[in-house]
Amino acid sequence: MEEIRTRFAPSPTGPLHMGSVRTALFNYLFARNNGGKFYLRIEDTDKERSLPKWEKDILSSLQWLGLSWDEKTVRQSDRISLYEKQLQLLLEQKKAYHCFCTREELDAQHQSLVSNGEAPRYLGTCRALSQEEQQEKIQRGEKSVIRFIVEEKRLHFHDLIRGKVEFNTALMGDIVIAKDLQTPLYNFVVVVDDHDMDITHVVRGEDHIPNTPKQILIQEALGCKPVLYAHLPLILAEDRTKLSKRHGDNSVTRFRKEGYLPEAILNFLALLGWNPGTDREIFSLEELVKEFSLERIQKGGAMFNIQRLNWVNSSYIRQMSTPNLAKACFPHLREAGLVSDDIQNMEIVEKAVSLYKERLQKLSDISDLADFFFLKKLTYQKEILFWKEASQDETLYSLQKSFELLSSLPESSWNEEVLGDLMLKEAEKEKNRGYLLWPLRVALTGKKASAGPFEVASALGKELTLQRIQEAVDMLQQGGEGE
RNA sequence: GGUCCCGUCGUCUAGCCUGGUCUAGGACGCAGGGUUUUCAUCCCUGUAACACGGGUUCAAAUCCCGUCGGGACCA
Repeated sequence: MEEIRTRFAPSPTGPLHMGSVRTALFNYLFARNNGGKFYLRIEDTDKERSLPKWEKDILSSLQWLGLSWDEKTVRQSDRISLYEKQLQLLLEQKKAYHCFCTREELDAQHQSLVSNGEAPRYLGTCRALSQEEQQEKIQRGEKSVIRFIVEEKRLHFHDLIRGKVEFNTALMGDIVIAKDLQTPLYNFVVVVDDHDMDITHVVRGEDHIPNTPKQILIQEALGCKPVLYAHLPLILAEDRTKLSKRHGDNSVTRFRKEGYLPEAILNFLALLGWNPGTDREIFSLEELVKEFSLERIQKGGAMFNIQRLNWVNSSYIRQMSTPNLAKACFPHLREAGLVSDDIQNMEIVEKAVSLYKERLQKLSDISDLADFFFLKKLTYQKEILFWKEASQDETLYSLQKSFELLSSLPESSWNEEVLGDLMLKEAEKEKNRGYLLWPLRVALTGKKASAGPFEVASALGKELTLQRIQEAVDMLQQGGEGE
């Protein structure tokens, strides 16, 4: 069987966003599942909107995600002469022509068709112009575009996901394939490139279905080998419309900054519109490659559900080793101003991370959850020190008790187990452990919700632990308000 | 407006092709419970869907037709 070759063809007119990643991923999975090739093509023919910084964003995002592509990246702006040659060919073969109709003429035509209840399309006014007449008008400096002659017929293609899709090309009219010889347009360059790159399967969003008959017609005119199509369901926003900029920032870069793991993003995206037919939810990229098949792709659009992404992400975070997780969290803590690049911080970051591994939905969460590991002084409302209905005096007594007990514990026995035994024994004396344990925990963390007091105390060390308790005691005794 | 695509729990989906095993399964979310000083993890329970109407058939989520609804594209 022939080698399968797919491509991902983004326009560098913005950062790589989640919808595009899903398209890239499915192209990647399909190609790799079949031992084929996966290519990247930068579609930058729109000179105004294409920016180098977006191209950089796309490349680095794909690399970060681990979606590696084969061979050299193709950039359309490098291949203008190739398109020009093909345009020239169509012109010579009279399969395309220069059209000199003005915006006003086109609008008028459109209006009259619509008011007659007909499909709005170009009626082919300039098609009747002879080569000579066309040249003459061009000489005279009349503005023109290049139109492709659309043969009127019923056309259908077999979509690998949807089955037979039909069109009546008579409803299309002759399509514009280039503004001029140096400025080819989307539907044309795609065909030329896919052919030139020997693409066998075009896997793209369902929003491209209407482009497909046009591209098939151009393929036929150019004598290209037909390609197979698979139109993916769209990723939808909360309002069930196509996910786009107006729904906010859905760039890979944003999710990366927030601490979503590449494997989690891919896993989440893969299960949006595809599933292996089993109850399994967590897959590595390699496993996805192994399981993937176009046949199991959904037809309907799938809503981008951040809660589900969070769940997948936290699941991957919990699987990480503590040292790796600490390394991954470090930049986020630095971003929050909690740590400096000092390598000695790593030890304490590891402690923080091992206590909070199960509580992170995304890496950046570490900053809010475990800030007390890094802050010199905690700030919190003194009221949160009070356990349930406990009074200020009771709380003060509780903290002093903790201080007293913990002071007696030698440095060498300062570990979670011993701390637990010691404190629990005391805590059992009360009708509820919370009377002793809650104020202690809050004093150490400055938070209503946190990891347990023994593990926190153990991680903080004796000195800091006692200092924090003392600070809480002082706060209560001064009757002062925490900030 | 025209063309095309789609329609199972709130969300992602299994089942549909090859009708019966579907009083429709799983996951996320949510609610309740257990463990627990709190939060999280973990465990248990619950919640909730075949868009509607007709047809074919002994039998339809599954096949056919229509309606409605949603979306994409073009303008």
